[in-house]
Amino acid sequence: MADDLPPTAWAVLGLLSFPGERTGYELKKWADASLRFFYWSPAISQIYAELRRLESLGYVTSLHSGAEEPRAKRTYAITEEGRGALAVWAGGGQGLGAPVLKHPVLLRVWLGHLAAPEHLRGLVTEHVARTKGELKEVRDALGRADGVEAWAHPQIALRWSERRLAAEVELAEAMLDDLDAVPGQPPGNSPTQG
Amino acid sequence: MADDLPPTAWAVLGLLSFPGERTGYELKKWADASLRFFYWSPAISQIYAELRRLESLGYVTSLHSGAEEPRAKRTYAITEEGRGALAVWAGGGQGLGAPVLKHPVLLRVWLGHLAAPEHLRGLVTEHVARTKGELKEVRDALGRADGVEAWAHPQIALRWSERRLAAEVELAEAMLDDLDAVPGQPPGNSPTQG
DNA sequence: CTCCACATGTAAAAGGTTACATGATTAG
DNA sequence: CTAATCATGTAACCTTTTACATGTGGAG
Repeated sequence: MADDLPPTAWAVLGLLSFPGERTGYELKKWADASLRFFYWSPAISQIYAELRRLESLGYVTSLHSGAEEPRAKRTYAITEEGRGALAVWAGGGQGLGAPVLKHPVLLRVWLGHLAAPEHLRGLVTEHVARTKGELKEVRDALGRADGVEAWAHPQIALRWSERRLAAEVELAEAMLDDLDAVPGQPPGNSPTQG
Repeated sequence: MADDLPPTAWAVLGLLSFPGERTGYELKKWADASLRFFYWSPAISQIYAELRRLESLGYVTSLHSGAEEPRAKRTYAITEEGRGALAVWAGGGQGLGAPVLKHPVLLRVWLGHLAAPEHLRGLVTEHVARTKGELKEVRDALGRADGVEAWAHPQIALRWSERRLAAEVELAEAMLDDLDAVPGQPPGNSPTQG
């Protein structure tokens, strides 16, 4: 049992562990709509590559709708072996690494001594707006998953993501206050609310 | 002006934009102690590689303490050109991508239908403990940066990280409750507090 | 008729990690 | 004396992205 696949492979296999069969293209959309909020969405070309690898391991099977269907596509399904391997992987995982966060906005704030204060505020404000948009996306996804028994756990992950994004907004707003309190800086365009 | 360096290169250059000169080895420790909380710490071998690239671009200079010092080491300093390029990079950044989060624990929770409920609880509990440890590390780093005027912005990034980790603990605890509420599951080993 | 979504894949390049190799200094 | 820390680097390998190439079907 090849147990040392990269997390991405398990994520793709995981996508197929829920009821139904899907194409690589569909998998990418699923990943964009939910996986990405807590574990990033691979490029479509990588999804195809992972699917081929998983198939070569016997963890998935594919069916090519060749002559029958007008539009040719390859539909993937998880095998029993794949489900077993995935369960073994899911059952392990003690001593997991810490979550990795790559936050471009924080990277710039960290280097704030090199930028104009208003510019920094602008980046953070933009980030807040974007995050609120993502919050809406998560809520939509949550709405779609609601009530479906097989999706109890994805739903928990989504609920976590929802709270996480709400926290991200609060974090950014608190940072805005910290930014305003940096000494040696003109009062700037931010009204000292109160 | 080669403006299309990967964020990692800017992060390493950024490390050198604070007062003082340092070796690649020291840079790695700095990254482990602060950068990693909001933007991951590159492998030491990659730091050396980035330093060589930055030097070839004229963004940093190095001094090899050859025959003089007993222990040979190469000390890096940012150049004016490097500082300029970094400032340009820091001054841009509108339309930044969303932060990328890779959360191994969430990935397993998402696949919770394949694992034993107690196992899931164990992973999350372990994650809470680890996060609390990181919280302590951030507070230590914050203590070291405290009062140093040149570090106002790194301090803001650290403060953000502190709040973020505190939020992470709360998020995980809320998820534990969600996990207990999954239907079709034995009451388990978690006492229904109340 | 044109644009967008569907659908799949290849190839090159970049990014990044791990393992390996080496050696001095310091703390216990 | 021994282990850990300091210190640097190479090479192989894997992961992942980007750009490219191709073609169908439906909506406006």
